[in-house]
Amino acid sequence: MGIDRLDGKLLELLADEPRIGVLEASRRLGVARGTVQARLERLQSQGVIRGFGPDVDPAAIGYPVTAFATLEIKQGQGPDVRAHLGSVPEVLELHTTTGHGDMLCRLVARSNADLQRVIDRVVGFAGIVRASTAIVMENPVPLRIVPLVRQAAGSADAPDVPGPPSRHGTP
Amino acid sequence: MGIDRLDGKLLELLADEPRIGVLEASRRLGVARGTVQARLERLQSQGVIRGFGPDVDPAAIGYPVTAFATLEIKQGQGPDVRAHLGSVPEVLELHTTTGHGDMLCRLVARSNADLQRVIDRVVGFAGIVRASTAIVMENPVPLRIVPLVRQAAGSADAPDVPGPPSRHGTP
DNA sequence: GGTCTATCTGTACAAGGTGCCCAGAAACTT
DNA sequence: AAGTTTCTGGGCACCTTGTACAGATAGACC
Repeated sequence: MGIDRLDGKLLELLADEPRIGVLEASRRLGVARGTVQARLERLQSQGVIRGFGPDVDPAAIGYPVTAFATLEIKQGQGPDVRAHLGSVPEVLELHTTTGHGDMLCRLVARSNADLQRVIDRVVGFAGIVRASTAIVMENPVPLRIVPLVRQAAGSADAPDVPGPPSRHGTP
Repeated sequence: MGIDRLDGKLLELLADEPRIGVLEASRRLGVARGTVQARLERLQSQGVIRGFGPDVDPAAIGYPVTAFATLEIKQGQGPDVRAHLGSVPEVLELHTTTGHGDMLCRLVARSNADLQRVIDRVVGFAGIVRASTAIVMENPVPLRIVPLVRQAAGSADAPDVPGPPSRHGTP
């Protein structure tokens, strides 16, 4: 388990230019195409890369308002609340947590006024005792993974890039 | 602005099977290849599709613990705090918000013990007055966009799919 | 030191996809 | 009714992918 430096560079490269193919990636990394192909397959089968889904901006499809809601729920209502929230399209993500609340969810809405409607729909459910909402104003650090990948690849089992560009079948 | 039904279906298709190409997508959607190509370009230039970055699972690279931290910061320290948090790889995302706290960030760590180290690093900064952390236990609804896309495409300006499979150059 | 195993390299080939172009038809707007 | 936008279907040159193989290399083991 874990990723080495080549894996890290490959992930960085894909994060920077997701549309490049295996061949182009191998050229950039200075390794053989087969190597990149094998690494990619391994990363996907290990679950490191979950997929290459399109990164859709909610703001661009009419939902410019984002908010986080902390929910407190009635004992034993967990499963019901989850199902309820799962059925609301504006709930982009839901976590159960320790701490003051019991759940934390990310919401989007068409406007501040519309956010009221979304919140009403979210909390308008028997199992939910209380909710407190924080509206997002700015997003100084958008969801990112590269710095973490770099840290993960640079430490631990990172036996360095496979082969320091040595040449093989050379006379 | 906005997306129509074909855009919606295209986004759904890409979310389901991100590795399919333009040609295959056009076959699935029953439209011409050029149409899919044009739609994709438009969606990207409009910012609806930000990219196709690899979806990396932090847990799979050694960071199985996720937490959300609400931060309260000293007046006027905003920019400094942002820069500080931006330099911490374990900070995956940062928002400034209304409400009780001033900022909300998503953290990951190698373990619960390691989370303490991360939090110390995050809050060990002059501008931060107080922090409260919620550790994520479960993630019943992982970050998703399809339901929202479906809603956005199904309403408003959705003049229906371009052409009800009519045939053209047919005798 | 010698051997084994896992991995990488370089190469080849067939199959198929991509980017780009075009003229004509269809649908929506004015 | 005319004009504009968009979709269709076709073609072409070029490139990438998937797959396979033998030989080279590095690290682990005996």
